[in-house]
Amino acid sequence: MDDHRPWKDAVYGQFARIGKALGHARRLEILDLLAQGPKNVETLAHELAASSAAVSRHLQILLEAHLVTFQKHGTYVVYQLARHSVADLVHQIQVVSEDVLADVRELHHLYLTQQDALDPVNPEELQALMATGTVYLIDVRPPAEFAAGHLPGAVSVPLPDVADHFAAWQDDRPIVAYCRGRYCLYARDAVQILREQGLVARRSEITVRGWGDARPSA
Amino acid sequence: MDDHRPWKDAVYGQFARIGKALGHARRLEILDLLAQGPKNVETLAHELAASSAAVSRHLQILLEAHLVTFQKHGTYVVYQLARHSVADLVHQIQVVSEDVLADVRELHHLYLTQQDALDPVNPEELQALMATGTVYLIDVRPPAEFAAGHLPGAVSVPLPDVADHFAAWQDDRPIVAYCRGRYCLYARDAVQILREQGLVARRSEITVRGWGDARPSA
DNA sequence: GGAATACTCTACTATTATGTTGAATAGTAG
DNA sequence: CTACTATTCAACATAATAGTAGAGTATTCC
Repeated sequence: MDDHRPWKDAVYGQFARIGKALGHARRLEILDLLAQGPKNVETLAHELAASSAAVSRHLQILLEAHLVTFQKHGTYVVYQLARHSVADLVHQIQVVSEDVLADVRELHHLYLTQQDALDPVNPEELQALMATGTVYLIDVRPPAEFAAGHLPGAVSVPLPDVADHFAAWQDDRPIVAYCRGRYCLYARDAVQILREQGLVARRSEITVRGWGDARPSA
Repeated sequence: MDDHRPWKDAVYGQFARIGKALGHARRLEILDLLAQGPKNVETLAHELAASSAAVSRHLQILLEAHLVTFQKHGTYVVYQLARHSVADLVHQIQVVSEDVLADVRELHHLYLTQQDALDPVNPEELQALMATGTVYLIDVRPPAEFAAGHLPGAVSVPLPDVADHFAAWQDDRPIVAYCRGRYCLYARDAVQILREQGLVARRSEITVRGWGDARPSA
C-alpha cells in the first residue's frame, strides 16, 4: 500500500491555509462584515474598534488565503469576499459553533433571547405582514450595506438615525427592524430605542444573512 | 452608538476556537477520516503516517473545540465527529479551497484527472448502471468504514484485497470502484491495479462524501 | 500478579503568529 | 510642489503552536 503522503500533505496543507486564516476572532468578524458588501480598511477598523494597521495586517492574511480580493479606488483600498462560498463557510462555522459549543448558545441567549422578550418576528410572520402591507420594515445597517443589497420592501434607517426618523411618527403599523445576521446587534438596539419612545417595534429573525442571496452577485 | 465589543469579542472568540482547530493539515485530515466513521487513535495514526503521540495531541485540540467526542472501549479510545455539521464544515473548506486556490485545482487534476484518463463514472451513469445491474460496484475503503455505512448495492473489497479478489474473475460486468471522497486515492489505485490485470474498471465520481447521509445517524 | 497494549502527558526546542509603534508609500487636492 | 489622507511595511516583544522522545496511566490477557 504505497502511501500518497506528499500529495495528501500538499492538498490538506492547502485546506489548512484556509483554516488558519479563519483562526482569529477579528478575521472572522471582518469576513462577516464583508459578507454585507465591500468595505475599505478604515470602515472595517472603525467597526472593529481596532487600529487600521492591525486590520490591514489581517486583510493581508485573508488575501494570502485568497478569501478576499481588493480594488483600489483612489487612496481607498476596497476589500470584498473573493467568492460567495466564503460567506457560506463563515456561516457554517457559526452553525457548528452553536451546535457544539454551549458557550455560544449562552452568549446568544444572554443578549438576544433573554433581554429581547422582544418577541421576534419569525420568517413566516414577516412574509405575511409584508404581503398585507401591515408593517414598516426598516434596515438599520449603515447605508452602504443597504445599498449593496437589502430585503425587498425595506426602508433604510441606519441605527444612528432611528430616534430622529421616528420622532414625530404617526403611522400605526408596527415597526420591524432587521440587520446583518444572527450576531449583529443593530436591530436589537433599534427596537430598544423605539420602545423607549413608546412605539410598537419588533426585531426580525430574518436578516440579510438569512435571506441569503437577495443581494447582487458580489 | 455604544459598542458591544465585549460581547462580540466573546462570540467571535468562540467561533475562532473552531477556526483555530481547523488550521492544521493533519487535523483536517483527521476530521475527514472521522467523517467515514469512528476510529481509534492507532488507526488514525496509521492512516496519517504520524506518531500516535502527535495524533493524540491533535485529537485533544479537536476535543477542546468540541468538534469530536470519544468513547472508551477497553484500552481503545474511539473518536468520532461530535455532529454531522462538522463534516459539512470540513467539506465547505474544501469547496472554498477549490473555488479560490488555483493550487488545489492543479493538485487535484495532477492526480485524478490527468492520470485518470480513467474516464470516471458520473452520478447519473452510475445510477443507470446500478438500476440495470450491469455493473459490479466495489467499496475499496477499509472494512470498518464500509461497516459504518456504504452505497447501496456495493460490495466491500478493501484496497489491499483487490488483486486477490479479482484474480480468477470471469464476470464480464465492468467494475466500478468508489472510496471516501474527492481527496481519497483508494479508488484510483484500485482501478490502476485492475487495469494492470486486464480488467474493465472505472472510478466512480460518487463517493461516500458525495452520497452524503446514506450512513446511519452518527 | 506481571506483561503487553493503547493512549496520554511532560518537557523541551524550533517555529510561527500577534499586536504595537512609528516610519514609508501612494494617491489627491490645492 | 506641498500638505494631507489612506494604507502598508518593518521591527520588535510576547505569546502560542508543533513535534519528539520518553515517562506515566489504565486496561486487558495470561
